[in-house]
Amino acid sequence: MVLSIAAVKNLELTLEDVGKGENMISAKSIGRLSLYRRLLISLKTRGEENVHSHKLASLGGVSPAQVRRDIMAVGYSGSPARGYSIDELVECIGRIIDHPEGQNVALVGVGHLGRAVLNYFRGRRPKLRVRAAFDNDINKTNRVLHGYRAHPVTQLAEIIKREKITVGIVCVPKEAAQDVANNLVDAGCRGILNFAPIPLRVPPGVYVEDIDITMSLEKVAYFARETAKEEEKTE
Amino acid sequence: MVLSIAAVKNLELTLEDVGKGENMISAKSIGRLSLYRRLLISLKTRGEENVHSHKLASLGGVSPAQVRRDIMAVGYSGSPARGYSIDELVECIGRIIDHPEGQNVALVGVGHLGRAVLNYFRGRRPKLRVRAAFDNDINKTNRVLHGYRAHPVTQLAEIIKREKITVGIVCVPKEAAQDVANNLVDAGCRGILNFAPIPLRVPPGVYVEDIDITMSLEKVAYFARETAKEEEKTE
DNA sequence: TAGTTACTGTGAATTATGTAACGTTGTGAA
DNA sequence: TTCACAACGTTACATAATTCACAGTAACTA
Ligand SMILES: NC(=O)c1ccc[n+]([C@@H]2O[C@H](COP(=O)([O-])OP(=O)(O)OC[C@H]3O[C@@H](n4cnc5c(N)ncnc54)[C@H](O)[C@@H]3O)[C@@H](O)[C@H]2O)c1
Ligand SMILES: NC(=O)c1ccc[n+]([C@@H]2O[C@H](COP(=O)([O-])OP(=O)(O)OC[C@H]3O[C@@H](n4cnc5c(N)ncnc54)[C@H](O)[C@@H]3O)[C@@H](O)[C@H]2O)c1
Repeated sequence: MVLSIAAVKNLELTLEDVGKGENMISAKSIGRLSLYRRLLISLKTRGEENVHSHKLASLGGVSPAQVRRDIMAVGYSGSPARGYSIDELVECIGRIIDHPEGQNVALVGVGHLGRAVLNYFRGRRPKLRVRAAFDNDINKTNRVLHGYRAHPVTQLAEIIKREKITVGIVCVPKEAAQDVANNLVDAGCRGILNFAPIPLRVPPGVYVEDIDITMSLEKVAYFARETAKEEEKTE
Repeated sequence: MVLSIAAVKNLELTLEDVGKGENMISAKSIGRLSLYRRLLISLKTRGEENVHSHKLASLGGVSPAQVRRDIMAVGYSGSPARGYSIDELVECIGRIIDHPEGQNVALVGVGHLGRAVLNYFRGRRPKLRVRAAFDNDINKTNRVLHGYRAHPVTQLAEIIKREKITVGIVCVPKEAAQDVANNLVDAGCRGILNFAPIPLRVPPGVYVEDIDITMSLEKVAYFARETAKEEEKTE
C-alpha cells in the first residue's frame, strides 16, 4: 500500500496530538537551552546581532545539528543566510524556560555550600528569586548571611506557603535530606535541587535534580586514567 | 577480610577485562557505581552483610535490572540466594573506579564554592587526595584555609608536576576558566571537574565533567511547572 | 534575473541507554 | 536427595538521544 505524502503527514500529526503531553521537551534539551541562552547573552554584550548554529555549537561544546534540533523544539526559526537573531532567540528560549511571573526559591541548609549558592544567586536571575533560607542551627538563624536572613526550619512550611515558593534547594547533610525534602513537598514545592549525596524519594509530580559532587569527582578521576590509557595505545 | 573462592575468581576476571580496554564502561555506569559503593558502605555500617539488586535499586532510585547490569560490568558475581556480598562488591567497585595508588587533585579558585569543596573533601577519600589549592588573589594565598594552604597560581605548573597531580577542580569565574584549564592540562592534568558556567575546550585524552548549578536550577524550575501541569490534567 | 552559496529545518539512520525476559544456579524445605 | 523457588547473569528488545543527509531557501553577486 502506497500512501501519499500528505496522508503520511496527517497520520503523523494526529499520532503526535493523541500522544501524551504533546511537545514535552526533554530534560537534556532544557539544560542545553539554558546554556545557549547564557552564551547568547554573552555574545550580545560583545556586539553580535546574529549567530549560526555551528558558532553556538562550538561555544556550547555540542554538534550543530543538536543546536538546530533544540532550537526547533522552542518553535523558533532562523534565516538560512543570517542564522538566528540573538534577541529573538533569547526571547523564545525565555518563553519556554522562564515562568512569566517568575518563580520563588527556598534554600535549606546554610552551611558552606548553601552560603556559596546563596551568594551566587543573589540578585542574579530576576525570574528565579531566592526568597528564603532555612537552617536548624540557632547560630546561623535570624542573622543576615550574604544578604539573606536564615530562618529556623520550624518556620519552613509557613514561609514557603506565604511566599508561594515552588522550588527548593537542599544543602543539608545526607541524614537530614529526606526529611527536608518531605517538608518542602508537603509545603508546596514541586521541584528540588538536591546537593545531598543520596537520591530523594518524592511523590509523582515532583521533579528532583541531583548534583552529586563526589560522584562527579570520582567519574573525572576514573576517566582521567582511562582516556589517558586509550591515548597511549594509539601512539 | 576473608575472600571466598568466588571472590578470587572475580578478581581474575576483572583483571582480564580491564587489560583489554575495548569495552569501556560508560560514564553513566561509573557514576552509578560510585553511588552504589556509597550506599553499600552505608548499609555495612548498619550491620548488613549482603544485599539484593532490588534493595540497592530502591536505595539508588534505579531499576533492579540496571543494578545487575552495572555490577556485571565490574565483573562481580553474586549468589542467587544471598545476593551480593557487600564487602566483596565494594572491593570490586573500588578495583574499577579507584587507582591502586590513589590520585592527587588540585583545586583552583578558593572563593565561596572552592572553599566549600575543599572543606568537604578534606580527609574524606584516601584514594582521591586534594594536594594543592590555588588562587590569584594575594589576600587568599599563603594562608591556611580549611586546612589547605592556597598557593599563588603562578606556582601552578610547578606544584602540579611535583605533586604528580592528575585531576583539577575549576572554581574560578568564567572569564578565567579556560586559561586555568589550559594551564592544568599543560601541567599534566588529564581530568577536570568544572564549576564555571562555560564548556571548556580541552585536547583529546582529557576528560571534563561540568557541574552547571545555574543550568540545573533552571531545569528544576522548568519541570516544577511542567510536571505539575501534567498532574493537573490527569485529575 | 538567474546562478551560487551557505545555512536552516527535518525525516531517516544510527547510536546510546534502559528494560524485560528467561535460562541458570545455589539454597532451604520436604 | 530431590524439588521448588527466588534472585542472578545475560541476551534480546524497546526507547531515547544524537547525528546524518539533503531538500528548501534567503541573501548576495554579477
Ligand atoms: N561542600 C561540598 O563540596 C559538598 C560536596 C558533596 C556533597 N555535599 C553535600 O552538600 C550538603 C551540604 O554540604 P556543606 O559542605 O554545606 O555542609 P555543612 O555542614 O557546611 O552545612 C550543612 C548545613 O545544614 C544545616 N542543617 C543540618 N541539619 C539540618 C536540618 N535538619 N534542617 C535544616 N538545616 C540543617 C547545618 O546547620 C549546616 O548549616 C551535604 O549533604 C553534603 O554531603 C557537599
Ligand atoms: N557559588 C555558586 O553557587 C555557583 C553557582 C554557579 C556557578 N558558579 C561558578 O563557580 C565559580 C566559582 O564561584 P564562586 O561563587 O566560588 O565565586 P568567587 O568569586 O567566590 O570565587 C572565585 C575565586 O577565584 C579566584 N580567581 C579569579 N581568577 C582567578 C585566576 N585567574 N586564577 C586563580 N584564581 C582566580 C578569585 O580570587 C576567587 O577566590 C564561578 O565560575 C561561578 O560562575 C558558582
